[in-house]
Amino acid sequence: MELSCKSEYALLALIELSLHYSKGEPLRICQIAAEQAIPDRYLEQLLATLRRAGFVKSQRGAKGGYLLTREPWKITLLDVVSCIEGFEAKAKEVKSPTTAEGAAVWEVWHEVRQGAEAVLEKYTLQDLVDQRNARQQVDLMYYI
Amino acid sequence: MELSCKSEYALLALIELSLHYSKGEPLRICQIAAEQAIPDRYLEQLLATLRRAGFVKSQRGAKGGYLLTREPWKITLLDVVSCIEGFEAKAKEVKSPTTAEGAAVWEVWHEVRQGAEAVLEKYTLQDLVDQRNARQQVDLMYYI
DNA sequence: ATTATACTCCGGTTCTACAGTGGGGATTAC
DNA sequence: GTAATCCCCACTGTAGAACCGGAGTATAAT
Repeated sequence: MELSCKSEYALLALIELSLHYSKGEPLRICQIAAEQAIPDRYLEQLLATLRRAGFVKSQRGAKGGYLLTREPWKITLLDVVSCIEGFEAKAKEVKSPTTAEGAAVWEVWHEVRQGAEAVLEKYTLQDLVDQRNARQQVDLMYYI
Repeated sequence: MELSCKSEYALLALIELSLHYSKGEPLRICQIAAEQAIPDRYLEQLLATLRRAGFVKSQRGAKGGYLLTREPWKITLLDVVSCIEGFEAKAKEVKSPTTAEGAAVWEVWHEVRQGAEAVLEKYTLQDLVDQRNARQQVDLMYYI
């Protein structure tokens, strides 16, 4: 379970799309990239992955861009992260330990992974949006 | 928090040392490497790191090898992993999020990390040794 | 139909870290 | 002294992350 910059970019983009979800209008890559300070050509690759996985759909041509295919509260962070970090995560898990010591270590590794997945599964995109709004509320209070 | 092959090798080596801890005799790199199927020249580097961090001490010359400096139940897996995965983990954490969305993601990342650390802190080398022994017991029962 | 927009696919580059290898030197037991 | 063993430095190979560019193509606005 990697928590790389890649996953973070993907999540930020999806949060941005969640914020515009109710409008129903597509959001351009360059808009998302500018808002979240992500290199746009890199974000393009990530959105392509997310599109192939069915999280977003694209609308080509003028006034085009990306849209969420599901409601923000129906996409968990685990969905996104495991999509971005690749399906070969399974292959890594299959490597069977050769020694009794290896098996003991493997069990702990597995527990750590399960814990991480449990946390990521607990939150949806909507939760992050709400958290963001709450944070901005706090910032506003400080401003006053 | 990486759970790479590197950390696994280091843990396996320390478990091996824990098994011989009561004997008080040093264990050679090549013995550990052979037992756990680890490339010996690579293990040497990891043990050097563990030595500099104070988990093991070395005895040079003929009949030399490595010894644990503390009792196996006084070393948690978190101690080992955070030593091996490097101190620059802190540097990665310091990267402050620039947007409200980034802060929301960062909080989740932090929670995942805390969860992983909690699991790793829960177990000591002795726990893994006990787990190994229990597993071998089961294997023995199947054998009979 | 034209045109601008913007996605799609192809490739390449740079950088970093991991994983593993090798040589020469230092230290200690015997 | 000799053999055994650790110590240090440097090196290669591979993989992945992050990023950049360009040519092509689909779509919608006009």
